[in-house]
Amino acid sequence: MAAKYGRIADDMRRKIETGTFVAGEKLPAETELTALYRVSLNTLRRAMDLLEAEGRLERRQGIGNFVRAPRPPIRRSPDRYQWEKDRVLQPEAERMKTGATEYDTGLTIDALEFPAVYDTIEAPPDLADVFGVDAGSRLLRRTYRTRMRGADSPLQLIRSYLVYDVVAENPALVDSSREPWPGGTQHQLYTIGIELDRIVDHITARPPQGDEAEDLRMLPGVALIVIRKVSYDTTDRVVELSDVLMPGDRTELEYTTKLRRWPA
Amino acid sequence: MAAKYGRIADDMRRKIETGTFVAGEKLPAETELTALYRVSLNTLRRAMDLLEAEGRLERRQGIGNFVRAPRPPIRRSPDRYQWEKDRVLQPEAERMKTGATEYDTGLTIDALEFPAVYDTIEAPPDLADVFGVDAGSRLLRRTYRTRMRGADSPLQLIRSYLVYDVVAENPALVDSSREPWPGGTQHQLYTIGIELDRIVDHITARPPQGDEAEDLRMLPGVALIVIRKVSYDTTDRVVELSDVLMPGDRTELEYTTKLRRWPA
DNA sequence: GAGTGGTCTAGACCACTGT
DNA sequence: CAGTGGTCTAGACCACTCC
Repeated sequence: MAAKYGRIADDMRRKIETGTFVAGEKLPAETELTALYRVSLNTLRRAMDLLEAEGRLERRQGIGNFVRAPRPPIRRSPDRYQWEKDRVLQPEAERMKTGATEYDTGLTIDALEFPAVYDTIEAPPDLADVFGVDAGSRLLRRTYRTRMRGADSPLQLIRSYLVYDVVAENPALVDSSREPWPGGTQHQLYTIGIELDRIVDHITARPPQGDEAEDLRMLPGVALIVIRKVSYDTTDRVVELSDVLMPGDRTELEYTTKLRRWPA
Repeated sequence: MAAKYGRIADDMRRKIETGTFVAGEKLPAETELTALYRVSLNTLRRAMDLLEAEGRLERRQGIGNFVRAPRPPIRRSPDRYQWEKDRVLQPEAERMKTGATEYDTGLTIDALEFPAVYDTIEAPPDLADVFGVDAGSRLLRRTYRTRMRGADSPLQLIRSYLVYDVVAENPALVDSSREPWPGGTQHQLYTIGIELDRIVDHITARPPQGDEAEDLRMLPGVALIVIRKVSYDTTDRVVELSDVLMPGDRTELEYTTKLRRWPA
């Protein structure tokens, strides 16, 4: 890395690691740093771009640049899917107690907001293909932003899709005022006679688009982890599809594969 | 996005999608584009930074900027783990036939290179913790770069760690000239009496560091998907840990969770 | 050598925040 | 208002590729 901005980033990275710049503290102003490193503002800011993308730096316009305290990652594992399914058959009082996000975070239901937005869209080709319906068919789209109440660290943005004509059989399912629904999506499907057989997670990573960075309060340059979660019922039909978006620097997914024993 | 560079990126994105700029083709030179958009070079290049991070643009110094043809993602699923385990007990002739990378790609063994590098390191705290050994203990580190021969599209960079004193029981296991080993790591462990019970994948996304972007021929700004794969043997001991690094814009991971049926 | 992208500078002005 | 980060410009020079 012969470029100046790379060397400055290396130096600042070292200063953060050795404690010269303390986590949570404000860095010297950019004009001071240009004097320290004897570079132009432009070059200095390119160095900060790198640190920001690495999640080590947080920039706040009008205030200053801050060393970012490492945040413990939110863990997510597919164990939740079985847990959600088991919960469906429990009495409502039990189902009320906790939602799936608490399962990840250990937080209680009171600590979370669930601002759910329902609307309908015409199925774009990729979704129509997965659901096995014609492109343009009506889909119910539900958008959830789940975050810790009070904290400024949102967890995830979820876009859930259902085939409208299938779920409208129970009018309560297309009514967003019924959120949060005790027992979640699997219980909602249960009310129209659907039992899930398996869930397939397709995981990719990409830069945030449009408002996503804003919605998730992500720093620019941080990657988004996207889980496209496809739920199949016991007749092998795709009944729900969710895109779960999470900031890559605060999320760890965990999947366990149990292996069969060799014959003795 | 009131900023000029954002509007320019929007415009160029549209031109790529509508075919004004054709995939694989060279864009007008940057100096021409500055004239077209009436902005400074600096601003234009910030717009191109965005497109590059989105994987839509490829920059080649001294040649030009190119619209990047979308590449089909490489799929990876944990089905391979059971497949690898089943293969261990097969005769060598059978094990020779294919490796795990072909399992992902459908390519034959002839189409792949496996330049393996072996060395030993002192266990850093995080690895020592996972293996349950003292920090500073000797680990065997094996580095693999697997890529399609001839093509310039590498697939993944793998760093595999084993406890040196455990695997040195079979001297062949610490000798890189024995690569590629028919039957892979699970067969290597089999030679010292180890059978795997389960494998846990920890998935995160982060920007590439150091030489990683270069090694994987990644465009700057593209996120790296990292799988930390931890293998447990039948006595619940961690016997191997691999970090598998893949370019986020060319990789899709797939995990299926089978759910138990409700009682009838 | 001509043409391309990569880096860097000095200076200007704007937008946001807190006093 | 002063201080901070965010954007933009015009111009210079360097590094790489191809002829």
